[in-house]
Amino acid sequence: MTSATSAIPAPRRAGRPPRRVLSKDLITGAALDLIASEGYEGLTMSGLARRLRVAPSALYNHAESKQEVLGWVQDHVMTMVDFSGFAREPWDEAVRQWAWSYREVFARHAPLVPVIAVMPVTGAADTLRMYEEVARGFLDAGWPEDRIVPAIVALESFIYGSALDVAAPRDIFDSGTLADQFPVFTAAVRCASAAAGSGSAADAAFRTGLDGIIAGLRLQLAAYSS
Amino acid sequence: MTSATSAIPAPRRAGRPPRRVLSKDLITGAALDLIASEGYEGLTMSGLARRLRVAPSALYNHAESKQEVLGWVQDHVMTMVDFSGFAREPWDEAVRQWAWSYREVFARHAPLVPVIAVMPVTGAADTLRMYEEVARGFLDAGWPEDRIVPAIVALESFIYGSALDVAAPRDIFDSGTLADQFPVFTAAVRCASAAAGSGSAADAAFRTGLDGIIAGLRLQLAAYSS
DNA sequence: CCACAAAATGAATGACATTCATTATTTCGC
DNA sequence: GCGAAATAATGAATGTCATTCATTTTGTGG
Repeated sequence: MTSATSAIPAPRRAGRPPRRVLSKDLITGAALDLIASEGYEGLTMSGLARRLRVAPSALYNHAESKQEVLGWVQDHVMTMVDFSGFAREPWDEAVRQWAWSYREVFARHAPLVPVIAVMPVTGAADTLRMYEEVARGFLDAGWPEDRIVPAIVALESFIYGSALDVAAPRDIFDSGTLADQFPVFTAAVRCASAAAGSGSAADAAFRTGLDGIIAGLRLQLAAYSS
Repeated sequence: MTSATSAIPAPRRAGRPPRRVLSKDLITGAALDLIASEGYEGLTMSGLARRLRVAPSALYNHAESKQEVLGWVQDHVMTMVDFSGFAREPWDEAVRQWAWSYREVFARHAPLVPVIAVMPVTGAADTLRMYEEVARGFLDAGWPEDRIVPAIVALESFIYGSALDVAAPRDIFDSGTLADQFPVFTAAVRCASAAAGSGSAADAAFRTGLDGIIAGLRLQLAAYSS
């Protein structure tokens, strides 16, 4: 520790385990780097270990499994979601801003979506921080306490589904050779692509659905308030 | 071949390929059986081959990849979705029935959800059949042609997200040891669980969101009609 | 009847995640 | 400070997959 910068890099023969190379934060950071540069297909335990200059097996002293690493990544990705609107806007406008941000973040992390669905938030502090603020926004707006979670879950379900939709290929609705057997749908698809123009079709659908859900929630809130 | 039932189980040395054991339909059927009995973790190319009394490599004469097999499964699963309401109900009621059925089917096939998002419908005849009927229902109800696909996509996004939600563990929102740091959310979760009572929390959220989207779509349709 | 395409075979291959015995380093009780 | 015990790294398996390939067999069309 004292003569740390010595020239000779320790001539160890068999295993050479210097200590404290890894930690939850380092692994999470490396995983995010790896995902940024190689995508989720590139996120392998070997690749992660290589980036950390460490043997793959070393990771298992800190994480139970790859799933757990994914959980850490997910919790960190959550911090990129902007929920600041709940501190200053009316609840419906705050929901709109939050939802667009949420979807944008997870569209860039679509492979996490099925993971989130299965993974409990227990221990995911950043994720809970977001939920706390959103729930507070609803409560302050006069929502009945027992309707808050269903509303959040409904919004999240829509957001996750929409994030997957963003990741879909452009021509997902191309009916190919069967087009003439399904004329109404084929025409509607062509028509929608034309109408979408510059903005993406996924954005149009998201706006449609989000405006709908918020309008519906507004009606519910009014009904409860009376 | 002649003395087939001989005691000695055929002392053939190399390969013995009788013809025409496989086909797309047989493979799809076996895959569905396998999923029904073992779940999606049990759906491996080896397991599929075993069930078909065939070598794993034989499957690759009929399917490009496991992904393609999943595509066949998905198309078949779509046939379980009930969209008959569009032939007899007003569009909004038809949408409600369709959405509940759609979600129920894919909740039982949650691992297909991320697959669908990425897979073009090209060649999936049964899937296209459904879309055709839904699009026709919207058109007959007076929807503008260019708004139909965004509406369908918005509904599907919500349905897929909700299907994932059904597959989530019950205690997904358990904040664990961090509960006291997030009092508002923790209270809301407890409150919602109590209110859900017998019916599942996922059902409550789905109802909330679906009613909202439909209400919102109704408003949009009214706006376009005027 | 024969050549050829289609279809099945078993034996690789190569990616993975994960486990394990071993070894080196800290840390902590004394 | 000293030694035991916990901690963390190592390389070498293991086992499970999907997928490929050369080979062989079987129908079929000319």
